[in-house]
Amino acid sequence: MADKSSAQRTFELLWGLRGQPTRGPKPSLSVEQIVQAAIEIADSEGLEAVSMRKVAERFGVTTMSLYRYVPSKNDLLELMLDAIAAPGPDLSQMPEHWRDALHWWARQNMEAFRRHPWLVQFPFSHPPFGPNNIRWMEAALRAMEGSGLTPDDMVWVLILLSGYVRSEAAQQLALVEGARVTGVEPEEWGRVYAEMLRKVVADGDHPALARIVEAGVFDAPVQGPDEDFEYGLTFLLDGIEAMINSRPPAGRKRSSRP
Amino acid sequence: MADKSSAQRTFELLWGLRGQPTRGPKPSLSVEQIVQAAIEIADSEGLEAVSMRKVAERFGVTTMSLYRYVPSKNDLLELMLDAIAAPGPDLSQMPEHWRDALHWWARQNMEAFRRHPWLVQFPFSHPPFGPNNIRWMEAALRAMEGSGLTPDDMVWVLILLSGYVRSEAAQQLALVEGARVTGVEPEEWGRVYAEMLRKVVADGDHPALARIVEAGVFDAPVQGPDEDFEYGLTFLLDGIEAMINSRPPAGRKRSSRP
DNA sequence: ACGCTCAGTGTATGGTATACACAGTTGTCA
DNA sequence: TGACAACTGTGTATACCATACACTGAGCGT
Repeated sequence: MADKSSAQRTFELLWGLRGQPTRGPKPSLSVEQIVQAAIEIADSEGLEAVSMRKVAERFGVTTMSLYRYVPSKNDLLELMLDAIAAPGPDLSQMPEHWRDALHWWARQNMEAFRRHPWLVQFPFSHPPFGPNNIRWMEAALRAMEGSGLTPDDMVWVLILLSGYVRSEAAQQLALVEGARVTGVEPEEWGRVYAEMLRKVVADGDHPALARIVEAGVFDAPVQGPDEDFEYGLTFLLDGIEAMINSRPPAGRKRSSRP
Repeated sequence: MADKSSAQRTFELLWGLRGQPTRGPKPSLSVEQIVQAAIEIADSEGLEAVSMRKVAERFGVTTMSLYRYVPSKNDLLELMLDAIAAPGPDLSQMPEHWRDALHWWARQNMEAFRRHPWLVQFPFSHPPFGPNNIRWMEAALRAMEGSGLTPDDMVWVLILLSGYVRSEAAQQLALVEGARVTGVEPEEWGRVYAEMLRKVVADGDHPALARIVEAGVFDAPVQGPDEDFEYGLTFLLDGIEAMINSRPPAGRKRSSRP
């Protein structure tokens, strides 16, 4: 995405609005295949390992041939992002009450990050564009329909929760990555970091940090990642509930503008 | 950062533990200069525009000469991350009460993202390593010292707030970026996105989203970015306060482990 | 003054995206 | 049926990227 037209092009690509040709040789590949291959590479080797060459190699085809299917690598990334959101949430599984529904939604969301760790690396540069991601958006909004939240606050909550899930995922992944980089088991990484901090606080200039380190916070995880995630999620949902209860009918005031 | 030794190397580089040589020609550059130049490039052209070549060009020097100062581009990035955190928070400015202090801390944090938008792009892969970032960490922990939070929860709150600030910054930047990509003024971008969604919801498959779009949520921002940031921050601090009040002495239980 | 250490250069390798010209295939229309 | 236009995939070229390695020459410690 670099120029004005590319956003529109990407949008059309995501919604399958690009008419397929009739004349000419039959394509040997398909956009879906290519996107799937790219996702597999990202899953196993990370997002930065996804290159047009590597994808093309999977099909025994030259790099340039991919450009017959996908206008640019950036568009491929956008397609990947929407593909892993397919087919969208199963609304029949979504609980009735807004709180349970949001809880369910956030957990499903987190699952995507677990399945595709490269998501935390993904350079999000705009709100949901593709059909599948928009279905997820729809689900979250539908979850909040009986909650008493204003439309403005619904969107705000959606963004808050999305952000939380991503942060939590990033943090969990940083743990794994930190361990990998130091050549240590993930459970040991905390100890390694604690050891570094112990050296740092030895000079006495970081008394608060020293107390934390001495309390052993970094040496062992408080809980597993799942419990951590749930803990924070409950915290946020409590806040949202309090928000709803404290101001029965009114939400935030919209700033002027008719 | 790819192998075991690199984490240690980076750590030493950050803390200036690499002894300077005495013999040989005088260096014409310094690590500080190089890092500063890289930051300037990132500030004006984005993080991905930072290349060893571009940095070297600023000094009229070959690309490879930089490697006399910095072991790898990755280390340069780490140095940049710590450099923009310099000189650390001014603790004399930090309010007394934990809530005000955390508020102050988060706002300062947000300022860093505003000054250096590439921060949201930064591939964080571990907790704070460098002296300046650790000073910020110390400040946040010190802020919470009289709050009644357990050490575990202090760290948890720190991570929660950091995540929130980053999310908010990312969202604000996505707005600017989305506008740039569609070739439109930032204030208009909401309208452009709303227009896209209007096309999407026309099929009737997204009733909840349709209602939100019709409510005009995307057409005009509810508030400016500052108010939005404060709104969320207050929400989180309220939650933390509630957390403290609801369980006076005890925090989360640590999971077994002696 | 010798020699070692180090700064900066030049070159090379292997990677990236993608622009462009081309060859060969195939559906459609005259 | 034949011609053509549209289309697929290839090959080549450009312009980047990080970084390994061998080298020249500078300057301090002995």
